[in-house]
Amino acid sequence: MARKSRAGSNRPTLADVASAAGVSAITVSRTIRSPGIVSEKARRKVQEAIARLGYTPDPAASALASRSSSTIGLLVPSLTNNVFSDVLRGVYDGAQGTRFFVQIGNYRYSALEEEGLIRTFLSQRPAGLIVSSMDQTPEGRRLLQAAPCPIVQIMETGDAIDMSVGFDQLAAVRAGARHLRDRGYRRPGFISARMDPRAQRRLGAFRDVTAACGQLDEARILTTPQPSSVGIGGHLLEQLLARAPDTDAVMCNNDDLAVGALMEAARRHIKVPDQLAICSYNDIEMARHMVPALSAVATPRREIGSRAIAMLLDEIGAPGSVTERHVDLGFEMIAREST
Amino acid sequence: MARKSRAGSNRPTLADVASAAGVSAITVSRTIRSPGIVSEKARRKVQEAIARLGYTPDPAASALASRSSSTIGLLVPSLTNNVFSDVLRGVYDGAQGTRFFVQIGNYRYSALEEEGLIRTFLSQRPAGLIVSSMDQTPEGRRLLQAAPCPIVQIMETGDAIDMSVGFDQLAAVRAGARHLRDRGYRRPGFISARMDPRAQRRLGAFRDVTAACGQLDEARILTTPQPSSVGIGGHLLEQLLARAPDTDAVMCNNDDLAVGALMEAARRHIKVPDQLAICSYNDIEMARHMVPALSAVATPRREIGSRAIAMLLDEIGAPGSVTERHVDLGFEMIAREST
DNA sequence: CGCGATAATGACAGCGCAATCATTTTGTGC
DNA sequence: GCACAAAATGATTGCGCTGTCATTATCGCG
Repeated sequence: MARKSRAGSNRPTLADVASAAGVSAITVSRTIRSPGIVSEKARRKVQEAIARLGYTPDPAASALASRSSSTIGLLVPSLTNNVFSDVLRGVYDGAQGTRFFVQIGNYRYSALEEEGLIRTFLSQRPAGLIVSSMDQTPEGRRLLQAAPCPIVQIMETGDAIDMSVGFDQLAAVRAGARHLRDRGYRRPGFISARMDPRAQRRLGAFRDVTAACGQLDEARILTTPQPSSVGIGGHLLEQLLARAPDTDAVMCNNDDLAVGALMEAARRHIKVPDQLAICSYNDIEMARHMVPALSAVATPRREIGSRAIAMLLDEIGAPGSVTERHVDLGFEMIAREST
Repeated sequence: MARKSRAGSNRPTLADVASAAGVSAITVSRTIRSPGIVSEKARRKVQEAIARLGYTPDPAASALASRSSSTIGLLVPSLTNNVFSDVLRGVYDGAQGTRFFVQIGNYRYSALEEEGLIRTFLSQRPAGLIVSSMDQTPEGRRLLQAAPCPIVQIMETGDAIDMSVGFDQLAAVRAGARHLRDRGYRRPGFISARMDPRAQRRLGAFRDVTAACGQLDEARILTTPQPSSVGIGGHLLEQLLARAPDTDAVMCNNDDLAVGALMEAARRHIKVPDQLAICSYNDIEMARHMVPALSAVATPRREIGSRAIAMLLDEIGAPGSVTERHVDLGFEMIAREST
């Protein structure tokens, strides 16, 4: 339990390894970064010396000398939202075992904070960047365009700066809305929290579909700027039913909301799906285990993360080598018991 | 959509700012890092030059020269587990606006992977480290002890290396078990996934309490090495009831499991809490919104994160200044409808 | 006004590695 | 066995910043 002493460490350096192995420093550097161009004999000597001295490279020195760090920046709008924790897992699993570190920046759904983070990340000369939207500020977009590293924009399809991995969010919402219509529901509502630009666009897609079949009723659309949560889902359904008691289906912009709505329905002894259908969005693990099991538009969050990091690593390894630069991973409308 | 050009950037350096401001480089460095010791006049000149040139410091060069980076390492066993996403939020919110970056390492409940990450993180000369347990390998522990930076171990109380923030996990489980007993349940079970050392110890605490009042029955204890999830919670309850159908209460080692158990009970038309009580552990937001609302041992995850980063930043700023080096944040048994 | 004390500033070197280009060694074909 | 190409290795330099210590400006006080 003693306080730590802050003794100066005497870590071995490249030069130490070099003299121990009887080669020059640069040969050591090369055996580490590109073993292929070093002779079998030298490589063995160096590796032996590295192991014996317990050498680990100093990433700061490497970054300074090469003008590029081994950091990969990942910008997300939220750490709470389950959607991004799945993406995160995909990214981390893909970065596992490489020489790259992932550094997360949370811009809390603020484009201004995002711009600041872009600036901060770029000052680190990252090896690559993954950003969670196409909705940067003009300045943020300019910074990304000028960045000397590959960039993957995730979650959506659309006008990407460099590369992108996502799916058509609007088509996904439309699929949910059509599913409700096809199941015979005629008075569908929509609830959403945290109206960031993407949520706004999804609501637009819902309006389009319901308007097209004459079912659009603004009284059934309820949103709040608060962050999404199970509790908020319950509240939103409560308010929706107060305003439009004959609503017979509700499209939820998020799994949290759907679970909250489902619980609120249970509390009010509203039968799901007979009296009220609930359709969820994203389909986190929990959704399928609810009673009744939640129908949902399933989105490939984990795959987005792992594909994004894979593309980035490829492109970092060999710039220009990634030919499929814009990937649409699709989505799936999964009907379960709640509709 | 065009591919990015990889043009060499011509970022301004400290020296550029210095000559633009008519001072020496070191003065610029000081106005950035400790403005207090620079004269008003010089500071204004420098700040003006920084703004005019759009200068941003190069963290790699800084790290190399000062032998300490502005990275704070955060080691967690899982990115999936909601518990850690709350901790993460606390940490990120606390690091917001400082000059430090948080870098997450996920060791996937493997002490060996953790040891590797400790090594990797230390090679970056981090400003500080937050680690999620006291269960390092001997070598991992040695590395931490020798590390030239402050370290906070989180989640538990106990034999910490440098500083710690947590609560008494065993007392927390005992509180849950006693709560069930006090409510009159006599045949309590226990379900747990992912039996890491901490989960093992918590199970031990449950055994202690139930044995003390003659209610211990190993047939009612069910564990699995699989990761925790809502689905697993349902399965575990199913198996538990198959083995010991008269079980009248179940302590769940995690909110996921509790929700899964609750849903499984609903599926089987088992009345909660009349036929079966369910007590959860951690109390994520969702728990209180279930129907029936889940009783839970609430743990201060977010506070652990924010307190840990605060202690770390204090100690980095002024080594030795943190006097309360071992903080117990406590827990709370919250009785709701499910018991 | 002058002395010592303190605050403010600067010169210089070096942190550990990789880019560049020069040099040496090895391999190839006839 | 030789000329040549290709592979392997090395010497030097500098990335951008901060630590150290020396130097200069500023202040308080008798």
